[in-house]
Parts: sequence; structure tokens; C-alpha cells
Amino acid sequence: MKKESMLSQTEENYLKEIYALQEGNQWAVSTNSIAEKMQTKASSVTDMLQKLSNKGLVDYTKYRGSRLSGKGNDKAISIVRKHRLWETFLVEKLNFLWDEVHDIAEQLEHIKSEKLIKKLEAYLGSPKFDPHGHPIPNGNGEITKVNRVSLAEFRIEEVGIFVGVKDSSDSFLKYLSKNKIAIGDTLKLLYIEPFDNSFLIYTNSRQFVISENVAKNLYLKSE
Amino acid sequence: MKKESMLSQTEENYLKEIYALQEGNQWAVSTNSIAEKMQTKASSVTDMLQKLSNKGLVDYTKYRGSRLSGKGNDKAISIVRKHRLWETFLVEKLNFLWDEVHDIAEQLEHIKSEKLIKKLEAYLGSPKFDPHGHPIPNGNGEITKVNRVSLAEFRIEEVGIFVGVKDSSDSFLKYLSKNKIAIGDTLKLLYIEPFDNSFLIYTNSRQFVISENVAKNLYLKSE
DNA sequence: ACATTTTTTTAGGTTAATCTAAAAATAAAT
DNA sequence: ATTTATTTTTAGATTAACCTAAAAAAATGT
Repeated sequence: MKKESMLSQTEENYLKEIYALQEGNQWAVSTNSIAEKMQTKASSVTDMLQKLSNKGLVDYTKYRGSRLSGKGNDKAISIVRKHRLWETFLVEKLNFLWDEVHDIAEQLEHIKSEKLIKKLEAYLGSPKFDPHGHPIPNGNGEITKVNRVSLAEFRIEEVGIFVGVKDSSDSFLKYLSKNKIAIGDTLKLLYIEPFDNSFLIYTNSRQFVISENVAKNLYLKSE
Repeated sequence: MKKESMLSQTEENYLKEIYALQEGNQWAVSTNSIAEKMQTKASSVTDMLQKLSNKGLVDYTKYRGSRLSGKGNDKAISIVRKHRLWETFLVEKLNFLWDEVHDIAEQLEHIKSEKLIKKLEAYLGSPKFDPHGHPIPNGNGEITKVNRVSLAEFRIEEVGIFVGVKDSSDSFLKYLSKNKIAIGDTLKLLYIEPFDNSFLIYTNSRQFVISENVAKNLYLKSE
């Protein structure tokens, strides 16, 4: 094993978080936003950014924020890959519910063995998406792009298939389970209430009101 | 989760090592022997013993050595259980060879989730032995006792089935693989050479000379 | 443009797990 | 029974990852 390139769990967690924060936009990630997500103080984040910067994993400019370097990006993707493969394993093979697997996968994603993850992937049949509908990067860090759009951007009467969540927080997943909305369901947007921007949708032979916030967190594939 | 009773990986490793060192005999484990196995210095071990002793996991008397307390023993067994279940998973499900799984299981054994290990066990069909023939403790910490004896204690002409290794070091496992000795094989002790205590055995339609050291590390079930 | 607020960094400490070197206790050897 | 050797512990440092409080830089408001 190349010990020099071995990252601590903490370093890996920072990379993963910066990756999540910078994905989509191309602006530098602020120190505070990292601190908030990691539940630490900004001063701790600064320390870590300096360290990751020295290791060439992050491009960091004092007071100006950070972006992952190419190397840092590769590393982050490999962690995301592990996380999502493990989540898939937990749900598909061990019969966990999709709202139970996050914390366990947070631990499993740090297990160090390329061979393990290769074999796990093969065992699962090289899945392209995890139980929350998130794409699983392949061994080369390539991510299947999928045409999906948040329900919040739908037009009235538009129909789509629910393919994934944006934020996979425990509480949101539990909300969906409780309300029997599952990946694969067909949804139709019936009406948006102007007063509070709540969405009236039709799915599984019933009508249903959801908040704008919920709508934003549902990814659909338009038909 | 009961955070107070949460142990660090390092603490868990110490408990596991003390467990291994004290099993069989009833004497206190010396600080130096722990240091040797853990690849650290005796002074570091002393520090840790004091900490574990304060937590009630180890009975430690200055200069006199240590034993696991009841609580420490339970914890150690639960780690051994996890280790062996994961090894079984790696070999049975992911098709690893038995000499490739140790390091990965060393990492996996520290994953914290009772539910995970319960589900993993069920998924594997509640195996009683791991790929090296070591018994897997059940959820209550009970260990299947098996009548097995080291080949070194066999009499001439005695026949037995190879059911497990004593020491499962990488090098020993690789030696066995290379020489096509696998769990389940029937072995017969033909002769012990008085000069160097080497053992002449018969297995898989061939004769074979092994050192005394190898003989000591093979567990057989006498027929 | 300047004062105020917010963000970020620095300076200096803390804790867990390690280390080295020295001191203390135990064990072994004559 | 002393001396010598070995084992174990203590004392004092180090490192990674965190913290608080203060200083510095950037952003904002008037």
C-alpha cells in the first residue's frame, strides 16, 4: 500500500463534503459552509484546508475559499463510489430500509481496499444507481449522467417517474416512506397553490399535497 | 447510541489482543507481550491499560499484568464475532481467498452497528466457523466448542480431518494454499523424524513433510 | 468613503495515542 | 543475599484534530 497517499478518515470526510458543496456550481466553497456541514468550527476547517492544500488535494486561497484539485476530486469520487456501493449492498443484500443505511455507509466508505470495492461492485452487478437514486461512479470515476429534474420545475399536468432524492437526510427519507412515495412511482403535478406554493400531485391512485421544499428534493424523469 | 460505552478502534484492538493472549491459560498477560503483538512500545501499552482499567474493561495491577474483566471479555468477543463474520462474508460471498481477508476484516470489525452484524449473520446463514476454521461467537457471546487437537499431538498412524489453523498469519495461510492443504482435507500422520521433529503426513493421495511448527498450527478433528 | 458586520485566519490550548529516556519494581544469576 | 538484568512504569514530548478568543480581511450599509 502507498502509505504516503493514505488519507485519514477525517481528511476523506472533508474531501467528500467539499465535493458535495462544490458540485453543480464552479465557485469556491466557503470555509464557513464546510464548517456548518461538518459540524465543526471554522478555525478547524482552516487548519484542515491548509493541510489538504499542502497535500495537493485542495486549491485553497486564504480568505477566498477552496475547490478540490484534480487529485482531490478523484479521491472524493472514489469515496462517494464506496459510499453508494455499500448503501446498495445494505439495501439489496441485507434488506435494510433506505432510510437506515446512511450512517453505516458513512463508516464503511472508509474501508481501505481497492480489491474489496471491485469485488463488491461485481457482486452487486455493477449497479448504476444507489437506493436513493444517486449515480454510482464507476472504477474510473465516471458518473452516469441522467436527465432528471426536480418536481419544483415541472409544469402543471406534467408526468414523471420518481428516480431519486436530492437531499437524502434521514428525516426526508422517513417522510417519503411514511407517505408511501417510493422510487419508481409515477407522479403527476396537478396544481400549485399560489398562496403557499404547495404542490398538489397525483400518484398511486391518490391525490396528495406536498410542500415546495419536498418538491425541490424530488428528482423525476419526465416522460 | 450509548456514547459513553463507545470504544475507539485502538481500544478495541487492545481488547482483542489481550483476549487472544489470555485465551487458554488463566495467567495475567504481560505488558511486554501486548506491546510485541500490537507493534508498539511498552510505555504506550501501560498508558492504555490504565485507561482500560479505569473504564472497567481490564483488571490491571501495576507490574503484575492484566486480564480482561467480564465486561472487557464480552466486548472482545463481540469484536472477534464481527471479524469472523466479515471474513466469512469476504470468502463466501465476494470470493476472496482465505489468505486475503485478514487485513480487510481488521477494518470491518470496527464498524459500529448491532443491526448490521445481526443482518450480516442472517445473510450468511448463521455460520458457526469462519474460513480459517475458527468458531464464530453467537449474538450472546457463546462459542461453539469443538473437539479439535493440533497435529503435533497426534500418534503415528492417527487420522484426522483438517478443521482449522491455530495462527492465521498471512504467511502460514499462503504456505498451506501453495501446498494444497485446505480445510476439510483428511490427514494421516505417518512418521515423526526424531532428528528434527519433522512430520511425515499423508493427504490427498500423496506424502508430505512438514515442520513441527506447521504441525502445531494445524487443528484436526480426530476420526 | 467610511464604519459596521461578517467571515476567515491566527495564536494558543486540549485530548488521544503515540514516542524516548529515565526511574522503579521485579526476576535472574552468582 | 547481593548484584545484574529484565520488565514495567513514569515523566515529558509529539502529532492530528479539535477547541476558544482575538486579530485580520472582506463584505455590507449608509
